[in-house]
Amino acid sequence: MKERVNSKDVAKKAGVSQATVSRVINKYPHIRDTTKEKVLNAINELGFTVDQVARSLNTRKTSTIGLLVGDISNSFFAETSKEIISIARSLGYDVMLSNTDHQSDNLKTSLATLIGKRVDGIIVGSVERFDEQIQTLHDSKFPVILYNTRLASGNCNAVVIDNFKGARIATEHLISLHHKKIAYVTLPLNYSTLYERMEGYKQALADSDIPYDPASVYIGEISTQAIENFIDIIMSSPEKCTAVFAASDQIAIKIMEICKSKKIKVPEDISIIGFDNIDLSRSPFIDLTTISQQHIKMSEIAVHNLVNMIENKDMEEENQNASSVLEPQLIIRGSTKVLDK
Amino acid sequence: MKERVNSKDVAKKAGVSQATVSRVINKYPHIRDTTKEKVLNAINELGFTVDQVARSLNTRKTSTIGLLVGDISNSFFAETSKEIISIARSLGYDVMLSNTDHQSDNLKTSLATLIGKRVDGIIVGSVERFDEQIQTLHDSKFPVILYNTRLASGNCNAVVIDNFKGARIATEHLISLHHKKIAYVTLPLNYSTLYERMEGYKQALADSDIPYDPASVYIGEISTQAIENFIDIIMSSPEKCTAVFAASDQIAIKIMEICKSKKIKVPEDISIIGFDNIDLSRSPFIDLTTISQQHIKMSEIAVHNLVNMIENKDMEEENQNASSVLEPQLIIRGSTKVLDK
DNA sequence: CTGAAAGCGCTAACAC
DNA sequence: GTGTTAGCGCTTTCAG
Repeated sequence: MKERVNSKDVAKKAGVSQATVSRVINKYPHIRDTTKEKVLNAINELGFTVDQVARSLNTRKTSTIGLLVGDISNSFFAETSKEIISIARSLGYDVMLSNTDHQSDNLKTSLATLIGKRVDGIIVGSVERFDEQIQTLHDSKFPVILYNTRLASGNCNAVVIDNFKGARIATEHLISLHHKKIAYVTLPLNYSTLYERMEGYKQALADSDIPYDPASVYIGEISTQAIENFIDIIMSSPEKCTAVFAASDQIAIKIMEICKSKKIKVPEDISIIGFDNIDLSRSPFIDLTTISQQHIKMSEIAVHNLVNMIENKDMEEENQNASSVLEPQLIIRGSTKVLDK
Repeated sequence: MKERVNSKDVAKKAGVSQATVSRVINKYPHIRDTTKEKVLNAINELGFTVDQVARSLNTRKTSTIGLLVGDISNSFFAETSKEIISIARSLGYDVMLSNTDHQSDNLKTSLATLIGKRVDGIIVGSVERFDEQIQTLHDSKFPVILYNTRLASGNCNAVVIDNFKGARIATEHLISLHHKKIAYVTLPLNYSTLYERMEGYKQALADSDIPYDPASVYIGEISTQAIENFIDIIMSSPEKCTAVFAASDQIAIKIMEICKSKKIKVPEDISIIGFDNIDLSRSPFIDLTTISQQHIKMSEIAVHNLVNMIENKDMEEENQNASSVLEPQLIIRGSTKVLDK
């Protein structure tokens, strides 16, 4: 069985040295046209393709970046990954994708295998606020960039929106519609994103002199059962909630589903606002008021900055600061309305 | 600046040869415990990790597989990719993901870079029926497996459901509910999947002596405008359609959205059935009757079969037949109902 | 049980 | 312009 053809075979066939073949492949400027042609012909006839593994070994470059997301089946990550892959490709990089299932252990092993495979850089879409592995990686000058979340220390490049502000805007939107009892539903605050949104919610309440009521806040895993219970409570308390702010569109939609099953009308009985502006929230069946993360732009910047870091690795320290903070945007749709008394 | 530490450094530090370090790393059985320990210590102290690129160069194995999908932001691919990545990882493989945007050109270049990077095998989620590139690849004995679609020639391993049967079941379901004018909406039939579904639809009609009416069939790109027009036509013709079979859940949902905007009630005014059973179709806001592709199982089988092909490459030809056909399943939800006359 | 040496397929000085 | 020669960091005979 014939094995793969390599540049040596090409060289022999073309009657030149292996180095010349290499030069042709890499489009070196000064090669006589006739020899270049000989080589190109040999390449075609033999069906030669460069072995990137071998090339990577001495160029110390794989032209591959690692992408770590919490859950690729979550629309937010699916949409951003698509963009990241597409931009990376346009810049000459392939993407190795890992799904961490939001488990710190998986992050660790994924990171290890990506580093082992010598990816040129890594983009991370979900890290817990106090994660040390990413911090260490960044400290070792390895090109990493976070998007969506960031580290509490702030010591790692990240592309995020101003989550604090976004949550404030969301809450203020409800307040401007005369809502006063506003519930908040969030996953645990391990991610900076969620932590900051929580703070923004509190701040907005404080700014309007609305007392913060722990009973109106759910922090935990988002199971149907748990949310049903929570909704029951906030809707039956003496001073019942008239609006809910959900820390993500996914959560908001879950809440809408539960409201539907309980015959609670949105927005008539309760206003709901989400966060992320995933594609689905625009659907007429959902029509969710939300805060846009500008997630497409976010992915775009993340890749560009990462590639920049990779390709200018030797540049000065300060240039390595590739963080950006995008502005959140309120997207008003049909799930929120003025509270009529 | 200190460069990366390699196995030579470890060898020196441990006072052994590089070969021994390699043996330890690869868990060779016969090594004296004391030397093994020395090596392990050196590895830890130096923070050594294997350079997989160098390893791949002489083992001819990258432990990486390529995954090509049409559109990762499409739930079907997002959900299957998640499963594929997870199973691949459990079998020791990383995944390089490419998004083809359903463009044959992108498939071509993606294929080329994946091959160049020496992935051990490739999983393809969307190929056109008559694609030659995949055929060529398969003929060259490179491990490839298709899922979701297959080649018209049938000469490449594929894991699919019986799409013909699925479409027949879907159509028969509507017929069993006394619908007679049943529209069909599909993307162009370049994919085997869509081609076969179309055939199944026709067959079901024929089996019930319902004439096939081209005017009730839309084949083309799914734009809001186009579908709106189509709906207008089928709902206003003298003998108007009372049911629609959509070639995918995504299309079905699009139709539902348009119906909503036109105040056409589902399922009262029109029954709608989809195909795929993506997560969203289960949502109470959608509640779509559909055909399950068993896409999770499909992904699982695809990875297992591919890995099998990779790891038993030298086995007999016949064993390379790793195709499977899964059974479609009708999932009845709220978007279809008996036609009341 | 362990070491020496060759080599995977390519690129990168350094000659000429 | 082009060939020669070393490696990149690892694994793998082949000795001993």
